[in-house]
Amino acid sequence: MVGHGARGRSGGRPTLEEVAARAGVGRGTVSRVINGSPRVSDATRAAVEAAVAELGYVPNTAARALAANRTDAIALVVPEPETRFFAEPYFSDMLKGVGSELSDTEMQLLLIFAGSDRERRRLAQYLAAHRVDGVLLVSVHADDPLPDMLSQLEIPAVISGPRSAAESLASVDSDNYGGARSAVEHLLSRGRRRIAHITGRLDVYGAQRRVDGYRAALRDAGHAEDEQLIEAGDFTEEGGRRAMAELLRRRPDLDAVFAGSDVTAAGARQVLREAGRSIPDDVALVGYDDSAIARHMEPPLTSVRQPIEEMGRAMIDLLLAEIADRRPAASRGLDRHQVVLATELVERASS
Amino acid sequence: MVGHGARGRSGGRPTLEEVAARAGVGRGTVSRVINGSPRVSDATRAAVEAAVAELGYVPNTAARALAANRTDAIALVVPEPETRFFAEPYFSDMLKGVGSELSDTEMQLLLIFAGSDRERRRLAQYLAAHRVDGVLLVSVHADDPLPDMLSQLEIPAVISGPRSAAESLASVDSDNYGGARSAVEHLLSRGRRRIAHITGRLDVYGAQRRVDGYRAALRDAGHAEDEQLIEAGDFTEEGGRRAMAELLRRRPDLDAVFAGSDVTAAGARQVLREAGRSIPDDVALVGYDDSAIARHMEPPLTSVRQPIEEMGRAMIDLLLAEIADRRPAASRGLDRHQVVLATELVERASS
DNA sequence: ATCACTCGTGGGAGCGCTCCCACACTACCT
DNA sequence: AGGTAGTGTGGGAGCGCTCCCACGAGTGAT
Repeated sequence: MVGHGARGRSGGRPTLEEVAARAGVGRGTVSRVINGSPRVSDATRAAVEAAVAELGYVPNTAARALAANRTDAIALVVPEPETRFFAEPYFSDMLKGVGSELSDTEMQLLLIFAGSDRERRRLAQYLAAHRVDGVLLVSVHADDPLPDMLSQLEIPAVISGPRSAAESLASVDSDNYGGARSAVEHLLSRGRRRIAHITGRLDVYGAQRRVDGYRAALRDAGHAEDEQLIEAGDFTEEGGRRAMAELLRRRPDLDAVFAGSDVTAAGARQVLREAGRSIPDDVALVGYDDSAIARHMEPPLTSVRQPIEEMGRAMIDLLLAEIADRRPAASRGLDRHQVVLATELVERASS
Repeated sequence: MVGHGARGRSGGRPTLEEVAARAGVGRGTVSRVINGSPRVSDATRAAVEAAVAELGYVPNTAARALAANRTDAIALVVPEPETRFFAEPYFSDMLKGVGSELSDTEMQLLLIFAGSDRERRRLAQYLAAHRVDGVLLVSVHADDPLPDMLSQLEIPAVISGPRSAAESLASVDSDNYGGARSAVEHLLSRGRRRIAHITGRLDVYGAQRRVDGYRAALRDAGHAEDEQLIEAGDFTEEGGRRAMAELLRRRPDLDAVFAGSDVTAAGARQVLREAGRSIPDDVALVGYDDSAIARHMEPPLTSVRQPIEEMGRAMIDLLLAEIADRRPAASRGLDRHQVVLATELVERASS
């Protein structure tokens, strides 16, 4: 032990080697016990565990990462500024699911915001340095370069909300098509006949699927297609107001509106009120997301709930599987997994 | 290069050694350039930088952590369940300050929730493994064992809101004493004479300091101490209601209330209303925190603003200094830093 | 009794870096 | 001229772990 003055052996953290000496076994054996290998006799295992407890041994993560070429950490990347993250319950629910699914694992979760350009550059560095074993991507826009960067770096990744039907990354999504269908079928069952739809941003795949579901439900019920009842929105309140006004102008006789999001529905509600239409008597209103705003609206808004927490859990499952698969020379197939979870219609007074 | 089959030299990420070969220099020299040491000639530095760029070299964090015995990461530990974290703007503001101050650093920020017992045990493991160079502690209760654990592990830490006047950890706080003073002085200047105080939880040091400030302001204005005007609350709305009712019973002639928090003020307001007192005509009301609730109250609530974002920045400054100090055998003194930031009274219609 | 396994175990080599010592080489003094 | 500081540089040793090869001891078939 020459040089490296202050870093001496004395009071520092115990190493594998020291545990091995204490237990009277070899380094390899201790490593096997620590990592839960079955190839250790019960007696030896007990001796090692005792030594670990006595010495208060805790593995050195850096050394392990270096030797094993893995980090035991995954990142949840949010390509939004912090503010939006905190504002939307979506993220906190997602985080809850992710956290709970991860809690029986040794994996560490990192939360990374990449809203600004600067943050994105940092993130790129971070990923290039392979500081995480895998990445969870939420709320990604269609033209985001992030997913491709991840593919290129061969970092396992799971995306919530595929960018298209041909999403190349593993993905978890809720059943936008089915959710929209159920909303429209609900309105039909309530006797509504002229059901309008304010869409979400149509460059978001999920929003397109909702339009598809809306159309299918009407078609299957024997209604003729009526393009006049569809107006593009963008998930915002302002967009909802604009679209609602336009719909009322075109089809003043409409008796129901299925909005692409709760926020959109809030905008629509405002315009309906100003136009003197009562909800739900004159016009029934259904939203999407079942966010807090739906519960607090006046009247409370019927909405399609997505199982966000469960989606978070599913994302972790997929990601851990991908990481495990990749460890031994991966089977580079395009058989990536796409998980779709069912939605649930939450009926309230607005319909 | 025997064994370690698949891990061969071929297409993997470039190493320091390879950069050195490319640049025609030694390993040590590349390391010096990477770490910004001044002891490198300009010509050599340029050559190394070129090689780094050509090869797309990114340092291996694990190797660096192992060799240098540091992680370049710090943790923001929130001893609360996620839900509260997301509910209170306090945390998101804090996070913003922390993030901005950290962004010119190589340091990585980890967000760790330790609300449940299980999470706390994980955290203990995590800290014992020294997976971070330092810890930021927010919203710690007086009897929390976490701070002491950190001291024992000799992990640099900064706490927001000291646990007592004798806080042993470095800490950042807002000027609770001064904030309370300014609130009371404001009420005095508005001609109020019988100013009551609903305290916060008195096992929180900051709440005690607010009481001290309240007392001092009255004393300095020549008012006699009147214990009947002080009632203990607990930062909650319900506590505010209870305390307000009690105060009204004891001193129906009071003409102002300084509440320990905005939420407490909201509770007090309710009781005042029910008692037929108008705000601010009969009773002026001042809160603390300047949270969203203050802006949205009817009437808008005058409140003491704490510079939370700035506090986050200050915490990082302190922590980075502690980490830097500790690298070379630390000067184990009790000269820890305590930073106190000024508050600001935000005047609104309630006073 | 011999061979062929299997099982549990010890320990060498190596992961990619930082730290530091040693070694030129160049100035600048006496 | 010889000494004395610097300055820039190369590379050995070591961080604590995992991976894997080798080896002894036990077990059962031949």
